[in-house]
Amino acid sequence: MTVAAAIRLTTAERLAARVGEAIRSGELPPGAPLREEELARSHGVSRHVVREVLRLLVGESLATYEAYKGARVSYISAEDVRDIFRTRRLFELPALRKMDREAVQALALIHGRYSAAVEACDWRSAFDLDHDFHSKMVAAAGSKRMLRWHSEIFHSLSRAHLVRPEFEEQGLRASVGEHAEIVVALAAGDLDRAERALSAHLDHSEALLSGR
Amino acid sequence: MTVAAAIRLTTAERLAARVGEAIRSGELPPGAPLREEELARSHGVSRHVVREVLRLLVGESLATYEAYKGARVSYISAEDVRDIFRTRRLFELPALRKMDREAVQALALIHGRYSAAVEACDWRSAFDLDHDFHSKMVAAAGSKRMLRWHSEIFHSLSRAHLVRPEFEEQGLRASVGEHAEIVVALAAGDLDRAERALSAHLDHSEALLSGR
DNA sequence: TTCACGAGATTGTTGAACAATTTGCAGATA
DNA sequence: TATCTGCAAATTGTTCAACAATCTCGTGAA
Repeated sequence: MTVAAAIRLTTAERLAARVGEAIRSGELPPGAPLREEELARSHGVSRHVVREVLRLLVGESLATYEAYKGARVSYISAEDVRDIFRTRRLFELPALRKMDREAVQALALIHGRYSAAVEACDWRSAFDLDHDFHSKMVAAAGSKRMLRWHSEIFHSLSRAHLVRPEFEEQGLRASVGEHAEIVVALAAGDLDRAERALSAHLDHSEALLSGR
Repeated sequence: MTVAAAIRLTTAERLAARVGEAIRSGELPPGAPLREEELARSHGVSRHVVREVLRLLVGESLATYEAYKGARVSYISAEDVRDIFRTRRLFELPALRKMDREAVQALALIHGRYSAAVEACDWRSAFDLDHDFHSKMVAAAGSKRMLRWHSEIFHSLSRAHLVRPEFEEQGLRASVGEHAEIVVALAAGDLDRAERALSAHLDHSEALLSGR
């Protein structure tokens, strides 16, 4: 009787995780070509494995593909940013109203750590905690698909950040206060105020990222 | 100056489309193993191509994958059905309110063809038109991501249908009247009534598909 | 300037081979 | 009987080498 399901991964899956991380972190910027031979050589695997990796990355929307032209790190346009925020509003605003006491407490905890990360200018951690903060809300809606999609588009915003790096710090700093408002309103049980605060926060973030 | 972008596809992409269609149609039922050697032989391609096909299918959520165990046609559980309808409500209900006059007319047209298909007991066309009907609504929200996801989950419901084939005809028949109510309310500009009708329609569909 | 045309780069695909892992079954064990 | 063990077969994971198909881009011709 196997106690824990062994999480075996193929080389392709492991490499896809690594390259995906490089894309998220900005090491591989939007538009960068993902050449088969190059990736194969640099990671010591065969081209076949790399081709599978590329298909996996496309499946995660981290890359785009065109026959005989290969894959590139997918690019986030201003229209994509609008699209993403439209979707985030749909996912997050109704979910906010479904958070129970326990979820709100967890949210407050995350906010504390987020605030500390920003204080320490640890932008990488701050971004991850920002993700956790908004994920916690979406999770209350109880749909694993929505949670997965929300995570996907949230991370794709980090690629938009890269296009305007000067706004990342600014946005993360401003979010501290805005997140606090949401937490306070939720803790007070004032759902309408919480919704207004979240809505304003999303408007603000979108404005920053879409370049007004 | 190229007028139309040539839509070149690789063998893997073409085969993925074929196998995907076989999955949607039920020819390959949920849970069916997708064996590399078998697919390679039966379609006259190499295993490498098949492996890419499988990654593509997983990317479309049509198959699941496990290292050293291979791919299977993905299975839709009752919980998945609930999850999907939760998401459909979120996508469709707010979108309904954003439909303009033109969109409503298009919806009415689709409904006419849907009604005819059901009358003719052409269940395949009816299912596709049912999809078009609901897609038309989601399209009004103006998000290409939402539209793509909606399409993905809608089609995955057809696999749930397969598990309870006796309900597919029943559901499609009942939908004729329910769709009509929505169209009539929209045409009359009564958004609240349209929303109630759509909500009831989704409740009804979910009940049928989740087996209650 | 614009166009055609190659040569080189890159992707698409195959086949054979072998390693790694799972699966199912036959026999051993308690 | 029940279950455990271990091995053979089936299946997936990966590499290598080769060649076909397509794109890219610079060069020379019209």
